Amino acid sequence: MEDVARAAGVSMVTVSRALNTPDKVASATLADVRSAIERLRYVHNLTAGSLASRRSRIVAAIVPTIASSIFSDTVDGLAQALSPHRYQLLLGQSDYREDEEAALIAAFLGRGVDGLLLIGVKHARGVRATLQRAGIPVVETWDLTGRPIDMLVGFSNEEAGRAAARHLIGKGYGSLGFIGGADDRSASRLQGFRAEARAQGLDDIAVAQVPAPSSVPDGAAAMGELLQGASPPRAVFCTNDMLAAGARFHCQRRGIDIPGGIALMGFADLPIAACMEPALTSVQVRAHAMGQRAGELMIGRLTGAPRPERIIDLGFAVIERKSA
Amino acid sequence: MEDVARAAGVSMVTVSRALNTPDKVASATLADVRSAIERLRYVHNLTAGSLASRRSRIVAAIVPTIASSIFSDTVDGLAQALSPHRYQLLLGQSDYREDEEAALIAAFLGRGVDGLLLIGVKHARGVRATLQRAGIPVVETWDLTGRPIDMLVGFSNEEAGRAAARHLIGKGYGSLGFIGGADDRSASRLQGFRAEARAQGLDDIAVAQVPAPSSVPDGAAAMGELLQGASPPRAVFCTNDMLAAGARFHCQRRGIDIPGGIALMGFADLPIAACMEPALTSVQVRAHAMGQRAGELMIGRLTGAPRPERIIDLGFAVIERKSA
DNA sequence: ATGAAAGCGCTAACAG
DNA sequence: CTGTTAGCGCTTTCAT
Repeated sequence: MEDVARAAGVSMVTVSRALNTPDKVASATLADVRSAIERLRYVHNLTAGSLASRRSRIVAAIVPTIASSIFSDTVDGLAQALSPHRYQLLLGQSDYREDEEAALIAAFLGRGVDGLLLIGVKHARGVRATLQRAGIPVVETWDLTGRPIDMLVGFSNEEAGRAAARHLIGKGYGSLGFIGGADDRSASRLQGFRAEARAQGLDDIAVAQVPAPSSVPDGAAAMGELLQGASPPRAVFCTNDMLAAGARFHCQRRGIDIPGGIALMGFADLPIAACMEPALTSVQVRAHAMGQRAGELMIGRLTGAPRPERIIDLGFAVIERKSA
Repeated sequence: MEDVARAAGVSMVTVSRALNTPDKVASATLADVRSAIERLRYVHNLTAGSLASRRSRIVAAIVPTIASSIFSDTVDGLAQALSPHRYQLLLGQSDYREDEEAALIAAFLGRGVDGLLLIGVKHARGVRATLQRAGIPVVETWDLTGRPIDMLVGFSNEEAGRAAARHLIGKGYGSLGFIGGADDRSASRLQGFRAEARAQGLDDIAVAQVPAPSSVPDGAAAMGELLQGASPPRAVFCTNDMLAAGARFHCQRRGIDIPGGIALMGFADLPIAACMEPALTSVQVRAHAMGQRAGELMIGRLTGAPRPERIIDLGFAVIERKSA
């Protein structure tokens, strides 16, 4: 930077300003500096900048799994909200483990990340205090709680489960099944699903567990399991659309009509849902918007915007199609 | 860190060593330092460390799209290879645009990333020189070239396209269609597909373009397009399995049997392929392994391992199933 | 609009 | 195995 300053006939501070706050530099000076930068192929060292300014311009996101399409939409939304503000994205994968998440949080705080997006509202003990002490904007997503660490953009998984049960029962299906993972949010959906079924007089829910992260073949296997049970359910709620696709293929192989033989309902409303044959009834959640709003909340906080909301419930919607 | 040092009765360097190279510290000292760290809730500032050591312990990956399952497996593999070495992952999205990719590269270099993973081998002009000047390990993936920027872990898209055509023609399908995106690698597959078809006397390939990033519904729409053509193809190669799933659903809606009416072939061999009904013939590529090997190459270079290979061709395999 | 001085918090190199 | 010294490259005040 000193070389650039010399070449442009200004001081280092001016070069710094040309880089960070160009509007505070006279346009002639700015042009000189830029040409010097280009000529010398100067690379602005953001690490040194971060150290001096105590702002890293990095936001971190920790997801249970990178490879699942479920969360990548949220990360995508976050990246989109961030990039116009020249923030970059540090990504971590917790493998659905709270201790891994906590370790990543510690590492990211050491990096001085300016903000953090988390999936879910359940974390290792100590995490809440650590993050509050850190004082950076934290946004939890993909679930709801009255007591977020800091901010939250999500929806109620339990209510979504209830709504699914309500829909299926409303359609007249008299016995219900559930295919879902072991993670926290799936568990909440199951809880709501079960509660609503019970409230409407259906006590026995057939449940097939799948591993997390889950995939299409897991859905097929789980459906096979449910069909082998003593009394196969008349309608099955899958905790994500990929599982539902697997279940659907399994039924097709077994010659079971959907929804005639078994009704099927998915979750997340991925692009495949509307496209399946028969089209899949699903619970739409706003994965991309969650990331985007989370990013906006962080930016708002970082730029000192006045009192942003703390909790945003983006809700969900049952999208009825042919399959249930 | 000074506080920690004082509390532990040692100097700052020793604290630094306890953090970075614990085996070079006496175990009693180590215990003292660790307890002081815990007691004071000290957070190790990695930004300052990066500045002083000129190693960021950050590796960056730039993908065309975060939300697509195609590349997230590769990113996953990379993250897995990196995490035991305490490297973190900075992720950027180029939106399939070379200029965006170049901008991200510049920003990441400013961050002092220790390594870089790129998708594809075609980049904006200047990128090659910039990266070579930077001197960090760079791994290109998902394609092949004799002249990588630095290192490469991939496979030949053109040969994969050829192999797909060879398979379909070998199965006796006398007219071919192609559903694929506009990105560089899809274009290579189309080129190979077309070249092989031509070599075997099939001149007219029906091509339906889909946008990038593509999704299941795009596959359905593209299949609709092909079916409306003057002479619909007897077999269709889709440049990824999600497109093939969409195409398959479209056929189902139209009452077209697969492979009886139209044969279908996918690409990538995602979990859905084996699970579809009928099971989808696909070209298997090693998405996860590409990321993992890329990470290993970088780590190898960064730890001064002796002469790692520069080009790794992971190949591909036609997986024959029912659909073609 | 521009500059001078004073660090940001840590680690490399060397010495012991 | 541990400590001393000297920066890493930038941005913040506070002046002018």
